[in-house]
Amino acid sequence: MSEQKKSITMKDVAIEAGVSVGTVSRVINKESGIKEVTLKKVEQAIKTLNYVPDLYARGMKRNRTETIALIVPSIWHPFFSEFAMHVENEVYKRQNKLLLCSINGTDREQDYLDMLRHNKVDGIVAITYSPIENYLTSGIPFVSIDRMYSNIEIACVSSDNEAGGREAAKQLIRRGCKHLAFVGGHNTTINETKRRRIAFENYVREHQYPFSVFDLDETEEDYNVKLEKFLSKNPDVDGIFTINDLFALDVIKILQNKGKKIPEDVQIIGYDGIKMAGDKDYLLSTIAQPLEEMAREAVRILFDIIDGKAVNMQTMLPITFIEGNTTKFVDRKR
Amino acid sequence: MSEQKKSITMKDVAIEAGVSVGTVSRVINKESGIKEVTLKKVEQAIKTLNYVPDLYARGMKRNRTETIALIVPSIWHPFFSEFAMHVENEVYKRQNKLLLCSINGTDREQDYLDMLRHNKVDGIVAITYSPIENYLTSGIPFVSIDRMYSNIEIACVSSDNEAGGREAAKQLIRRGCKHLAFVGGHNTTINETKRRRIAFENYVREHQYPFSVFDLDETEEDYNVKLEKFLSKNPDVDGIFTINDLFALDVIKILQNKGKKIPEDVQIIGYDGIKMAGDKDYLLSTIAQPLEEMAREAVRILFDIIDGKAVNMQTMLPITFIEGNTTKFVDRKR
DNA sequence: GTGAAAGCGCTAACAA
DNA sequence: TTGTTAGCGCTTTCAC
Repeated sequence: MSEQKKSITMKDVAIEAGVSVGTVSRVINKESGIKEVTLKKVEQAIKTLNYVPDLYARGMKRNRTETIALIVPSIWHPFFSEFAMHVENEVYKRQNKLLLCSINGTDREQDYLDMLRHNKVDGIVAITYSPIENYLTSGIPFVSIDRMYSNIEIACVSSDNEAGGREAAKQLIRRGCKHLAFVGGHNTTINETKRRRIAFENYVREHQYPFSVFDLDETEEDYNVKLEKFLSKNPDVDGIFTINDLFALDVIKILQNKGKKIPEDVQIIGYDGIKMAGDKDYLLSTIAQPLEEMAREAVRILFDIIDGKAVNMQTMLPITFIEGNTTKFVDRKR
Repeated sequence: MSEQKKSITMKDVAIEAGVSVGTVSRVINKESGIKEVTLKKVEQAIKTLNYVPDLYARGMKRNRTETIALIVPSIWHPFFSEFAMHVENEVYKRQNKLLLCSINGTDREQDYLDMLRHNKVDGIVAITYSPIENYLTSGIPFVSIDRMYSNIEIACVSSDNEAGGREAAKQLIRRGCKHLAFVGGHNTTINETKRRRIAFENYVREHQYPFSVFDLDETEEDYNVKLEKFLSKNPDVDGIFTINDLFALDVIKILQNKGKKIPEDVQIIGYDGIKMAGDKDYLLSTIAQPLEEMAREAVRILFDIIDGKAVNMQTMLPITFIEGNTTKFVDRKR
């Protein structure tokens, strides 16, 4: 293995071009007031030596790494990976890089936050359900998704979870559902997604329909087994709203195994609007979050914070109901 | 916005502890031969000041950033996001960070490779179908997935694509399929995934079954429309192997719309073994890649290269056939 | 317009 | 065992 340690530095370029390092630096940074000939010489030298500046060395002076971190619970989950894609796009547009921090079920928040302090990332976009605020001491620019922080002043971007829950209820009822249920995964920490359930439930109760809930801790074992029991015990449920699309797919699978017809016997609405659910066999009816816009807003706000501008602490983006084929205007017998 | 630029440095710690920066550095790096009292003093100072070392400043001396880059075509795709998750896990274990470079359809390879040179990442894991080798001048440690490079000596990790293609053919035939087809997305550059089709086709032809292919350029418009036409024109196809799981889901959807029963009328085998396809409604029969192991190997090899060890240039991991419910031993009339 | 030099936060070689 | 100091590659005064 040839250890080709030494890379081309600014000094090399300076020598090659017969100028000082200061001048090279000025060229790199496109400063004005450089004589045409000098510019040419330096550019030529850069080209012949195939020189690239070391951004971290620069960062040491400028106190900027041009790196943004994205914290997600698990990158394999389609909602998060789609979100990551959009964040990456935005970050890329601004010539920054994206550090991916996927918690992956293990307890990495603390570790990652430390790492990020070490590496002086310029800012963090986080979508996490852990009580991260305890760790968040550093005053680093931070934007959270779907998670309000009560104590600290932290910018938050989310979809209108309340409207989403309400809309789901409205649509199911309008389509003739008589017994509604919510299926979700509980989380210990408070977060905005809980509003989905609350708004849904409120609407249903206001309109005096029977209502059932299945809302276990996500980490609980035998989740699917318990879910199946729940569905068996509530055979007359004919309209289900799930906390997200993946849960909806689970529910569909279980109901199919029971021989239920969807949407004839049971109608289902998910939440998120992930690609997978829209493109593939069952076109899931869902409350779609404006994922791309959320990413765009989050990154925009983050950079505003980095640049010292004032920002809205709370940004809420509108949801839309997308009708797939798990809902339908049907005639109910009863 | 309070600009709290100045962060705690080693010098501050040194002063606080009443020692020199050299000593602090030694403590940070857990060198041996430090007097107990000094150690205590320094550790105390670090704690009271809440000091964290700047890894990039360190990197300037050590020529290491402890950062690995992962290049994928698009992070939203479940195969890549699952792979990313596993790579992230491995990188995290080694206390390194992961820079995510998702090409996202646009033409970013060149840009990213430049960025990575700028930022001196310690190594790159890439799963890309572009002719990246042209850009790859820097001699940076590099491991590619599913992509052999002819000219350059580059380490490659892949699943046994040939065995996979063959296995798919074998399983379909064993289950009574009489007319086989391959459905895939073409890519301009040569890559290992092509072997899937070739091995599949060879096996089918050897056994003298009728065979049809649909293998358009992925970027082609109206892909699904054309795919549908293909399936309409070949109504007697009863066994399909697709280049990956997502294509299989597309095929299923189209066939369902045509009123075909799966697996009774048509059997389908995908490739990859993504979570989504396994967990959800249709349990897709598929040739599963050992994704986690591939990630583990790739990262292991990468770090071996970084550490200057000799490595295998070609690592091929075994695939396994997983039977979902899109295949079945059925009695065929004809 | 451009060069010289100080210094960003750290490590490592050399002294003491 | 610890302190001192020279850089790592860059930016940025301050002179010229």
